Amino acid sequence: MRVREGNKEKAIIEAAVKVIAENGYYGAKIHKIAELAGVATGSIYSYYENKLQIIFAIFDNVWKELYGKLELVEQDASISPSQKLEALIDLVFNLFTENQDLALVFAHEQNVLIRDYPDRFTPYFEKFIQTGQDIISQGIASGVFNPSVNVFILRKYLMGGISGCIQAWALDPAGYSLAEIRDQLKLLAHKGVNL
Amino acid sequence: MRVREGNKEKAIIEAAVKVIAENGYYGAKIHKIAELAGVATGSIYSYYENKLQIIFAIFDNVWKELYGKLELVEQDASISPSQKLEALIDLVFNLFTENQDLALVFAHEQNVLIRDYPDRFTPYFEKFIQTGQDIISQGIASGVFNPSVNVFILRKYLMGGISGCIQAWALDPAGYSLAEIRDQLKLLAHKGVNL
DNA sequence: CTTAAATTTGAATAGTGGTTCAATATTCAT
DNA sequence: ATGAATATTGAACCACTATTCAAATTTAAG
Repeated sequence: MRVREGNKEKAIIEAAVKVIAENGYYGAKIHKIAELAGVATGSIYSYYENKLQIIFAIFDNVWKELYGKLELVEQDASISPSQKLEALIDLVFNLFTENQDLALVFAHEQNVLIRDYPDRFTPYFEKFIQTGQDIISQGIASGVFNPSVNVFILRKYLMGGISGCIQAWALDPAGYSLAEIRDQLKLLAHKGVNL
Repeated sequence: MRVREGNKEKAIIEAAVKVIAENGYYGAKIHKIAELAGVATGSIYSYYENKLQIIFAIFDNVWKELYGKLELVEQDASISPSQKLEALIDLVFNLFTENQDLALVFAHEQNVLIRDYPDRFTPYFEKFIQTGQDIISQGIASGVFNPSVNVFILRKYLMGGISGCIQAWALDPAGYSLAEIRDQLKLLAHKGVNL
């Protein structure tokens, strides 16, 4: 019997990230993804049920990886809450620095996907966010963070802010250094704009 | 000769906001917008060139209004930079509190539209953002805000954070009070999470 | 009342692109 | 070498929907 040549599943995902980053989900045509992945149009459907499952798979990969890493940080008692918060920011930044197209897909498509398919979106995202919330709660309990901060609102604010910065960077990577954005984010998250 | 009955232009915009909020731009079908606006499908096209112009008109209205109001605040020398920053947050919140559907359209569609049609998006948004940036610069100049804050990054961060919170609220308005979100945002923008 | 100009209608059109599937190709076990 | 099982192909299909336009309607002026 015939055996699958190479890792087409991965090739399709990678091509999809590129094409979706460039054209958005609706602008990303299956035949274009297939072309870039080096497979026939029909082959896509022997690896993924339909177009939607492709982008679900993309986000599943992303948040599975990020959640796994954050989990390790969160459980490490030798790291302070402040450092854990910074580590969270670092994790997201490191991933998206490595893959600019992925950053664009994240910034542009995730919210819409969650709106349209709240129950089918990867559960790892919610887990990641929940772990972030736990980190903030620890910081409040240990007297480092301001107890009047609402952790639920903070998590939306922080994720929104990160997303806004990553998007701006991905659209114009030469505009300003990613290292600076990262430092600024840490500053703003910790101390806000005040002196 | 025949005369136009009622304000169909406005009815179409309002219907479009509702339908797009519920289904997203691509999920919003013209015939559905027409139905809700109480006009025939074809009538849409005697008021707007095509579907895209409808959503452009929505954002043009939004940012024209917000920019006009922020401009007044910015030019008022009797208001401190801190108060101006809070006024900016208030302006955005007031508008979206009044119109939850608009909040959803803003949170879900704006970024994608800017990506796809950067040159055709309403110029009032950029003006609004620029004015916000000016307010921060004033705060730094007058020694209230931290001079190591990069205003360009801050504006992306703040808008992203606002967007993230508004979206969360619009998706589940009963979840938590808008007044609390607003206060939290001011706290986080000013002082961050630290005590 | 009649006519002309403009608006409104909604069925028909046309283009698009996700998905299917019959044909072909490849691999492995015997 | 042969055949069975599986993978791959890509042209054709078909559902969907933005847009068009000829006909119907409405209003105002003469």
